[in-house]
Amino acid sequence: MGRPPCCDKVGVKKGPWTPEEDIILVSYIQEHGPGNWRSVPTNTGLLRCSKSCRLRWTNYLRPGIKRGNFTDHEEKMIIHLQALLGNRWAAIASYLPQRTDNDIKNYWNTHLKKKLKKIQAGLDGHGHEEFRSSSHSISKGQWERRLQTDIHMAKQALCEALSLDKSSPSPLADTKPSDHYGHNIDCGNNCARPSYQATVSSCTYASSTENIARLLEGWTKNSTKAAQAAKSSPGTNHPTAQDYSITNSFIPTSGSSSSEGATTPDHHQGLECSLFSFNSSVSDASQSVASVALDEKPSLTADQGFVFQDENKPVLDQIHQVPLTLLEKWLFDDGALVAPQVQEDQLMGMSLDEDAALF
DNA sequence: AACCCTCACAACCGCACGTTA
DNA sequence: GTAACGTGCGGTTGTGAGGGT
Repeated sequence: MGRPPCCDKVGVKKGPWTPEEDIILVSYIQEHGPGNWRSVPTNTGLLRCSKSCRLRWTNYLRPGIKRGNFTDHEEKMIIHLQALLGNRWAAIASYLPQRTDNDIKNYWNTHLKKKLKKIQAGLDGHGHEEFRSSSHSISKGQWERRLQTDIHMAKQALCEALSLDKSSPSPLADTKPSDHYGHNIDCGNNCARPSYQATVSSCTYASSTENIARLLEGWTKNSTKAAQAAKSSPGTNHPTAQDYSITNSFIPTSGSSSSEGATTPDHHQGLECSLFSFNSSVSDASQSVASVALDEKPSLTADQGFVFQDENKPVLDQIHQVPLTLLEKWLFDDGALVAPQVQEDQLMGMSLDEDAALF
């Protein structure tokens, strides 16, 4: 049979994405939703292959992605989960809201591997067998089953919690972690809900805007340098500040009503604002973008119909928008927990009890 | 200041596999 | 059953930043 390549190798741009490309991509996805990646390059004019677009979206532009340093708790979780699940980064990522599998993989390869090696070297012959996955007293399969049970229990708890508020369609049950396309998938037992993708819009992409704002922020930090460098070497990857005098139609203004956004699919068309006008002050502009996105967030609640559409890890990411759910506690609380304590104890205690003390 | 080296990270590639029409 | 499309993953590469000489 043989699958054709996802794109022609000719005329396809490679390398780092520019903020401009990001904006185009996000703008397109905001309008059409994620999926049908093959048509994305054609429809957007992006000189990127479909896979690259998908990757860019899933790993960096998708709403709810957290970047930057991993917390100790995240680190522990990754170490535990890696020991339990092996290099199944997507599975591991589903336990770490806001982190992508690629991010986790990179972090593992660059940081944790070395860290564990050091630790292992230090502990060599001292009985810390838990760092050697092959030496687990219980097979990985057993742990996986146990994990699955835990997940199932957590999902049930989540569904129960959500079912208490049926009047406000929650995004949490829209999808399961492995679903990237907003398909309805039950989160355990009978808690499938209609997809609210059509109603997502401003809020969803406000988060994307955050991502882009962060990107821009990072970029603008170097923009002075870059601009200077551009003078000497025009072939730079980064566009000049003038290139970003872009009027955006997908980013809501800070004053826009989130509930309105959630109920009016096309509301974004009325939310035009020039957020990337770098003409006067590049960094100021990007900061204002960030502040718009960030300022808006607290006003978004599940009760208002806010839908944090994350087609990749919706359950966990979207949970993050609901204050203190069981699962959220389970996943994030380093301290004392109530019922979900058991879950975390089981997870964190799975044959790796002692390593936590090492970090 | 210039050069070299290392490191971290973003991005890409290729393959296997799952899903869907 | 098959083709098209998408996901997941391991491995790799390219590049910029930072540190040392």
